[in-house]
Order: sequence, then structure tokens, then C-alpha cells
Amino acid sequence: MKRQPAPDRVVRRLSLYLRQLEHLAERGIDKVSSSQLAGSLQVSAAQVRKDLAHFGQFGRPGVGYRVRPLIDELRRILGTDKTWNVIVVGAGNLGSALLQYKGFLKRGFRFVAAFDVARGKIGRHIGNVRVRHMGELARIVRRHRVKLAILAVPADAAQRVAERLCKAGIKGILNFAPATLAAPPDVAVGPIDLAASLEQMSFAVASGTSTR
Amino acid sequence: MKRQPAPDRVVRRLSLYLRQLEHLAERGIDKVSSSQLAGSLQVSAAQVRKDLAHFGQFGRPGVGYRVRPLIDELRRILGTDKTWNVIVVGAGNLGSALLQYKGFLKRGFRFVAAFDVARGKIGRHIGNVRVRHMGELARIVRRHRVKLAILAVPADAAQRVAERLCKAGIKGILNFAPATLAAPPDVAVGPIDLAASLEQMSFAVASGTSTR
DNA sequence: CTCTGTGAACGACTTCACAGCA
DNA sequence: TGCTGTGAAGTCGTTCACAGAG
Repeated sequence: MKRQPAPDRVVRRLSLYLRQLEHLAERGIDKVSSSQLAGSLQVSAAQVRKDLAHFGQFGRPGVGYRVRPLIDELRRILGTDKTWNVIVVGAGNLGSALLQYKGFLKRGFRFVAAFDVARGKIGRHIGNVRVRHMGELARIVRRHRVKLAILAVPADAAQRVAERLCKAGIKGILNFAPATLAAPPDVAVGPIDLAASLEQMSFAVASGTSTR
Repeated sequence: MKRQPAPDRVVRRLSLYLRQLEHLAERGIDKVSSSQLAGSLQVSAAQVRKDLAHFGQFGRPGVGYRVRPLIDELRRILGTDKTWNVIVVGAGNLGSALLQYKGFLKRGFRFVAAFDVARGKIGRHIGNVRVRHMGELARIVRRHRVKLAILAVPADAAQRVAERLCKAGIKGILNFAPATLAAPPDVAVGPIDLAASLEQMSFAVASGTSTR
């Protein structure tokens, strides 16, 4: 029985398992073995069991895992059993698209506001929220108890804006700007580098390192 | 002296180094040590040296690395010394935003077309390209020798579309759909799961596992 | 003296393989 | 018999530390 800090890798796969379990639940399936769960996800059955074992004992030998209860457990572990209020900073193309992306709401994230500095954008509505001036940041964050932010500003503004977010009380930043952010140790930063991701593909194709 | 297959992790960091080196070059700096390069990027100096050593010997003891030549080497390694033609499949909010994202062009990727199935979207222009019907896929891919695709369709269409892409000759797919794709071994798939990324943040905040 | 390239030590993650429960 | 949970073994990636080049 262990309860160590839980590697990033493991948490990422938990999201994967959760998604798959939700598919199974939709199809009315109510129990699943580690190997069935692993099957379509390109991980091993042992991996699934080990990952889940980081957090407790959820299965029954000879049977497998019950889908519904496991979904609930995973949501609890990931923190998405409650809905999180999220803001988007930077209402350009990418920020706007993210504000309208339906996938977040289904997984327990709700946008409460967007922020920008451009005159022309402020006051407009994107998705279900209003674009506000950065000056309102602290107030909105406080009022809605926002802990998570999506950062979609130009690279040269990213660090500066990140610092304002931290000061306002944000505890997790999903960073789409092509910049490496420095943040206090109690703030999590998740980098999403689009150009780098395409470069991975480019490398794989150019060097013939695909799955072989 | 090694020349092993080069782990994913290493390639991802190469992109990071490249970005940083380009910043340095812009500022007119022409040499850099592994520890300077590592500094702002939150990796160790030894890591930088080991990563580069996977591909050759680029530095000079006592001096460091020359910025310009190293940029050229990294581009060559990543395959971005030449421009890649890229298509986007799925011209919804996300697909549209990606088509207009300037960051790709700067890094050697050029969009040549977008594809969708919705009547209303076909024929429109987004960014610099025209939205075409999926029926034109094979022809455009062939004509422009497209090897890389960005997939931004709904989850339930993702696998089906991915198969068409593979059949058309695409060799790398950057997948924004929340689905795990199966592809032949000579096709690279890079998953970008937005909801899962936010779940990472949620987990980190909920469990107090930020950097501590 | 400075800084790279690299074997060797270390640590983290994954797979193996099996005891034990249903 | 079927399948989980888990130590043990194995693999992979990172850090250490230093010989040697400039």
C-alpha cells in the first residue's frame, strides 16, 4: 500500500482512463477489466492497474472494475467532481476558440470571463462570457473564486501577465504562449507549445521515427 | 559516441532550446554555454549537453555553443530547415484559430488548405487558405506533397478521418480531438488533449502538488 | 581556468510474474 | 477459472563528476 506523490505521467493517463470509462458508461457497460480498459488506449494492463493503485484499491479480483464508481473516483482524484471556474486571458483567435470549445464544460470546467487589453475587444461576448479589461482581473478572480487560467497572449507578454495572475490568486495556468513561465512553487504551469508539437511530428516524419 | 533512436522527451526539449536560441540570436548574442541555455528553461546544464550529444558534437570545450550554427543544426535535426506544407481538417472554432495562428509559419510550417464537410464552410477563406470539401483531400495532399495534418474534428469522427488522412499519404497527425487514434506504424500521431491538460492543472491545485 | 562530452551512479517508470481473492 | 494488487526485475532517463580540449 503506497501513497506517494503521483507522477505527472500517471495523472495524464488518469484523464485518458476517465474519458474511456465515460464512453463505456454511455454504452451501458458497467464493469471492465484492466486489459479491456488498456486495449484501445495503447497502454498495458499492468500499467492501468499500477496507475490506479497509486490512489487506492478500486477493483475486485476475478471481476475487474465497476465503471460508474471508478468514474466517480477518478473525478474525485482529478478534482473534477466539482466544477472549476476558469478564465481566459488573451481574446485573440486562439483564446476565442478555447472560450467556445465545448469539451471543457463536459469535463467540469466553466468559463466565467475573458480578459484582454485591446479596446476593440472589451465588452464583446465570446462563448458565454464577456471580454473584460485586465484591470478587472483581481476583482473577478476574487468574486468567482477562480483558481485556473488559460493564458493565450503573445509570447512577449506571457511572463508579465502570468505574474499578475499569480498575484490575483490563480493557482494553475495552462500556457499557450510560446514562452517558458516562471511561477511560485504553489502555482502549477502546464505548457502547451503548438509549434513544438508540430516540430515533434516533423522530426518523426523527417527521421522515420514514427512508431517503429 | 551514440546514435540511438532519440527519445521523445529529448526531441521536445530540442524545440525548447531552438526557441531560446532564436531569442538569443535576435538579441545579437553569438555564443552560449549549456548552463546559460538551461538557465531560463528549467532544465539542467547536463541535460542540455546530453540532449545535444544524442545528435552530435556541437560545442567547443571552454567556449560553449555558437548560437547561429546550433540553430541551423537543430532545425536540420527537427526537419524544419525546409518548410512543411500542412493541412487542417475540421474548420470549426479550433481549426479556424489554428489556421490563423502565426506561430506556425515562423517555425517552418505553412498551411495550404483546410477541409470540412459542412456546406456553409466550404469555399470560405480562413487565414490564407480556402476551406475545401473532404473529397478534395487526396488531390490536394498529392499536389502539395503534404505530409503533416492537424486534426480538429469532433471526437466521434476522428478515427474515421485519421484513416482517410493515412490513406491519402499523410505521415504525421497532430490530433486535437479527444480520442485515441490508431494509425499505421509509419504515421506519427501527436495527441493534444485540451481537457486532459486542464485536468492536470485541476489535479495539481486540488492535491497541492504544484512544484513542491 | 572554463566548459564540453561522457561513462558511471542514481533514480524513476514500466513490465513481469505470481500470490491471493472472488 | 479470471483478474486484481504488488513486490521484484528490468528498462529508460537524469544527474553526477571528471578527463580532456581550448
